[in-house]
Amino acid sequence: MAGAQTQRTERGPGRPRQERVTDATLEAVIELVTEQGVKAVTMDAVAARAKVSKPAIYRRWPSKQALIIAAAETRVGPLSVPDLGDIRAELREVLTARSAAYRLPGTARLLAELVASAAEEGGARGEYADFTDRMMAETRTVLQRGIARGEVRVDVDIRSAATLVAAPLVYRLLAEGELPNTRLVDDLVDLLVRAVGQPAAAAPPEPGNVTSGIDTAGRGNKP
Amino acid sequence: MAGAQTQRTERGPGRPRQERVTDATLEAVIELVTEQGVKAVTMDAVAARAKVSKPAIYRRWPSKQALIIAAAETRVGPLSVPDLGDIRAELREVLTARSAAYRLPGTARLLAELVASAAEEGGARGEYADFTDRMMAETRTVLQRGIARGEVRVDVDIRSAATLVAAPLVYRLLAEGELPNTRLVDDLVDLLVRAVGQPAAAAPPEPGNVTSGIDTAGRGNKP
Amino acid sequence: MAGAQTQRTERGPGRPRQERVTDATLEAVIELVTEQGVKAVTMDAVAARAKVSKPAIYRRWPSKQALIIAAAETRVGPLSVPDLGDIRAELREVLTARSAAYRLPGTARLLAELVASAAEEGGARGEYADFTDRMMAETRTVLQRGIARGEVRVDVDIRSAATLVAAPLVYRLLAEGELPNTRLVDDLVDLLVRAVGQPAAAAPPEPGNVTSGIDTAGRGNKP
Amino acid sequence: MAGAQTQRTERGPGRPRQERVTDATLEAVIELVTEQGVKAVTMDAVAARAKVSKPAIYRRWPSKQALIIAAAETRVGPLSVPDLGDIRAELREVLTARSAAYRLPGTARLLAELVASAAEEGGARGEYADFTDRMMAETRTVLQRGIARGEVRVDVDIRSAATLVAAPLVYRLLAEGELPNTRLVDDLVDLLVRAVGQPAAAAPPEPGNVTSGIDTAGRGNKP
DNA sequence: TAATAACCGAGACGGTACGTCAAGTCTTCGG
DNA sequence: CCGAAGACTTGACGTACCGTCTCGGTTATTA
Repeated sequence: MAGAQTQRTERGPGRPRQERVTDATLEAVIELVTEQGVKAVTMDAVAARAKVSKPAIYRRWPSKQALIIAAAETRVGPLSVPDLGDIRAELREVLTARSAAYRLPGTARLLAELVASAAEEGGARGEYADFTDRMMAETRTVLQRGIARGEVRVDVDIRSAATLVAAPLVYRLLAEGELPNTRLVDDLVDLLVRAVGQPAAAAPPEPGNVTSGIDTAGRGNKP
Repeated sequence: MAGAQTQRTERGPGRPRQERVTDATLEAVIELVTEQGVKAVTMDAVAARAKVSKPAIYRRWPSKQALIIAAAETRVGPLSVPDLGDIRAELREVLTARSAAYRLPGTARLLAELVASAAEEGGARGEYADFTDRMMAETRTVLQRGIARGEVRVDVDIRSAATLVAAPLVYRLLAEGELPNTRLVDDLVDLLVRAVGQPAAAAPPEPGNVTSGIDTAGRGNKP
Repeated sequence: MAGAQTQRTERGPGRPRQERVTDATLEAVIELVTEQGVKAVTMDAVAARAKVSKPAIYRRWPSKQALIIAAAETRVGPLSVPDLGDIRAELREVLTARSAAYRLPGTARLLAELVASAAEEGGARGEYADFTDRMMAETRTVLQRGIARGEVRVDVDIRSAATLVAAPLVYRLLAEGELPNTRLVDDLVDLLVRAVGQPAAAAPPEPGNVTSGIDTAGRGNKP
Repeated sequence: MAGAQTQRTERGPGRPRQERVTDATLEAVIELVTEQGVKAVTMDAVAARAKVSKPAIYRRWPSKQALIIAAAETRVGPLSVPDLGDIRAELREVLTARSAAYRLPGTARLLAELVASAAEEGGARGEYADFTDRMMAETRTVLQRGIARGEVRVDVDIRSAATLVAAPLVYRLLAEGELPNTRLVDDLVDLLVRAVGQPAAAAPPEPGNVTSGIDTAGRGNKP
């Protein structure tokens, strides 16, 4: 996957890499960022925590950024949504799954670190782009199935719409500084279906659709 | 504003702070990030460029992050949209203005740095939240005016909808790594009006609405 | 004396200098060096302690070095030994007086600071030389009186002998890191009288000559 | 030696320290102090000159002071005087050797820095005491040999006498601000032999004993 | 079975930036 | 003009982190 040139399957001569090192390193990154924040994720700290040497880490990932991308991907990796026969159900599925991933402790910091490292020029720009692209593939698939089914208007631009779908949860997490909750997911599903759907198809859906009930506090526009 | 405790108006005893220092410093940050990227924004470099000493900078902002937040705010500060009588026009106004700000060179890097610094606990967390909140106020105002006019459905949650409006441009910039263009703005206006508008009101708008034509390359769902 | 251009007796126009400032500053230097060591003697710290402003200090002494010299001189200033009619008695007087001064708390640090600042080229080199010269004048006088009396050999070089007299106490203090005690003074008086005296005149002196009895621990060549 | 924990002979795991770094650093200190004075001895300057990184220096010596002590010791390290069979010859040997060391350019500044750093409490106090003690050991040996030979009076206190021997050269250098010359050495040898020797043994020695003739200007007590 | 190649832990290394501190100067107000 | 207060420049300090390199030593595949 991203960063780690782990496809060493040909097995040349010499001592093979120990899987333990790879696993312990990624785990250490997650633990550190969760427990002590982004600033604690030092290569030395990771090495010490994972009981691994720094060269062993750099043999696997070419830079700190690449390592963090790899760690992030264990949390918010690509998703595949089965054909549920209904655009609304599939969008809900995507948003619910992503929301759950984002709610895991430490994920916000991991993503923030990612965003920051991607803004630098020299670095892991390409790897980051790949990562993002993989994360949006699922959404594009859902939208395209919707077009095929006739649920989604044909004049909807897939790329723009995919951005509209993927953006809000991340924005809530990183820009607004809050965990995305069920309430937001419900609202978004409704808004997005209306945005991309056929004018007639925006009918009132299932009554009482609160699924996982993480929290629903703060309902209502005017308090 | 964020970071700089600028309310020094009471004038106690002693030599007052020179406004020149504050201004030159912020300007130097913008110039450096624009011309040479985030990595060039060193405190020493800023000081040298602004012809100012490091202690003078640290007297104003407690850390590099706080300085960067302050610099970012000079770029993407709050916005006020006049009542244009039409939700579609007002949304277009908001997105166009934001898009223009994001397209300024260096802004992406500045925002990325902001996001990263906000994820850390000890630091400028509160200042960052304030900053974001101010940036979303404009959108909430537009939506509320839409409700008042009857253009926006009353059951639309303002907060969720505001997130849906504000998120895509930033996401395009930071996550997808591209500048938001006219194409995206046009698509978003259309999608958002359908998302929040009355079912009937989603009528075909003005024919031929490409306004500023920054770039429109890459049209079409399947390239 | 050294450094302070205090001879402002002509009284030009404007507010006259307050004696309080000069005194409090010197006192603050002594207190700080005594209580907290050399490193605590900061111009800001001195100013704060003396309740005086930095410019007021710099109006009196041109540099930190000059201030420290002035402060040191309040401790180990020049000495005048009356004619006691006997070289041994006069040498004892000189060494006892100096020893007492060196034993005051903080003096070692003050002198060390002096030595260090004198080694720098640009600074208060001349003022320091004057200071040292004044301190050795007393010894030269004593030796010359000894020659006049016929107690000291005429072929003794005054300058070399003066160095031999003045050096040991300071060396014990700064190089060996111990306070000079009565024991050392007694031994030195005996050794120095033999060194400069007429061969016959090196007779056994008064029996039981321990004067002030500060401490006499550690007697005997082989412990 | 002082400061550098050089006894790394056991060779633990990890990359061993490069001797080149240690050597080049000490050399750079000497060169800088010689050519440009104490004020030029900046850690950055030393690092640059030695082509070594600052952390590498701080790995060896805990502070700037410790580094300077170590550098000083390469100049004025301990001395061993062979048994010359004569107290006068041995004293001359000690003083001549020390004098030569003190006359090396930069040594005065190095020693001054040493004295200053020793006056501070927290720092390299112990290392400095050791350094001084080693430097005086040679003198104590000479005196003890003199007692054994019967040249030195048995009631002479070795410690006091050693201070009397060691002090004048350093005092001339640091307090009077002049390089010790042959003249001073000659005078001191004569004075010291009389001070510690048997009353009869203070006979006039070799006639015309000016050895190296570095400078002999300023002879004569009354100009 | 030996050689060889790649791995591993430990830690030193160069480089670069950080945030702090002190010296000495300058600027404002008030006496 | 003096004095208090405090901002200012300059320049060095000691620390932290990144990514690399160098040890001694281990583990597998090849010869």
